[in-house]
Amino acid sequence: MEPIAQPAQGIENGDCPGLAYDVFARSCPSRGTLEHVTGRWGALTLGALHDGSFRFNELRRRVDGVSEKMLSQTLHALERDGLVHRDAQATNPPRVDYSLTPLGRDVAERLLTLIRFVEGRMDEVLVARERYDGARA
Amino acid sequence: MEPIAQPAQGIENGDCPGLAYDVFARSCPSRGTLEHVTGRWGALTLGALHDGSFRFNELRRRVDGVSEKMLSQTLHALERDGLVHRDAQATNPPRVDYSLTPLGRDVAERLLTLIRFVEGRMDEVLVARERYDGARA
DNA sequence: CGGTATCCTATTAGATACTG
DNA sequence: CAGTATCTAATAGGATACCG
Repeated sequence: MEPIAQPAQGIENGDCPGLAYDVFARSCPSRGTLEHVTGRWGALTLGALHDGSFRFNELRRRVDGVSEKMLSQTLHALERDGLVHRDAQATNPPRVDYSLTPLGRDVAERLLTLIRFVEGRMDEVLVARERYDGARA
Repeated sequence: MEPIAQPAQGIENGDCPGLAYDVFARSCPSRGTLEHVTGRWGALTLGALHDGSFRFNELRRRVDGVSEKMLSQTLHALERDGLVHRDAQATNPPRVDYSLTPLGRDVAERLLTLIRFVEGRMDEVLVARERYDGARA
C-alpha cells in the first residue's frame, strides 16, 4: 500500500522553528496538513462531506473526476489528520460511511467560505484572464 | 468527446454545466482558480502578500523553500487570475513589486482564516496522527 | 535584480485488474 | 461495495546556467 501523502523531505513530521506552528516555515508540520486540506482532492472531499455522511462510491460521484485510488488516499490522509471519521460495518456487502469530525467540520466551514467566494467571483477572474492573455497577443 | 484525463489547462478553460460556477464539477473553470489559490505555493504566496507589497526575492525569502521557477510560475498564474498586481519599473537594476489586487485581498483574507485555524489546531492534528499510526502498529 | 530556458528527477494521478 | 495492487503517463518541482 502506498504511504499516505507525505512530502519527501520529512516536512510533515518536521519541527517548527518558533513557538507556534507556521506554514510559512518549510519544516513546519502544519504545511503538510494545510496541503491535505487545500489539495486538489482534499478540498473537494472536505467540501462534499460538509453536506453530511457518505459512502465511498457516493463520495466518488460527488467529487466529480476523482479516481478510486485518489479518493482512498485522500480519505486516509484526512482520517489520519483527525478531520474525517470512518465508520466501517463488517457486514456483507460491506458498508463504510465517511463523515467529518468536529475539527473537520470547523476546517470545512472555513474552506467552503473560500470556495464559495472564488466561485462567486469567477466572472471577474475570467475577465482578468482575457485581459492578461490579450495583452500578450 | 469527453477527454477522460483532462490536463489542467483543459479544466481551466472548461465550461460549467449549470448556471453557477461549481468546483465540484470537473469541467468548471473555478476548479482551476481554486487550485491556483490553494495550491502548495499559491496559498503561501497569497498569504505572504497579504502583509504588503514585496519584491521578487523578498517574496522568495518569505515563502520558505520556494524555488525561483515555482515562485515565478505561481505569480504569473495569480496575476493572470487577477489576484496579484505586478508593478515593474524599467530602471537599472530593475525593480518589480508584487501586491494583491482588491479581489486578491478578499481571497487572501479567507485563505488566511483557514491557514490560521489549521495552525492553531495542529496539536490536535498531531495527536490524531499518533492515534492513527499507533492503531496500525 | 528579476527573471527565463533547459534538463532531469520526484511525485501525483489515472487505468486497469483484482480481492474480501 | 469498498477498496488494494500494479503499471504507466502526466505534471510538479529542483538544479543549473544564462540574460537584459
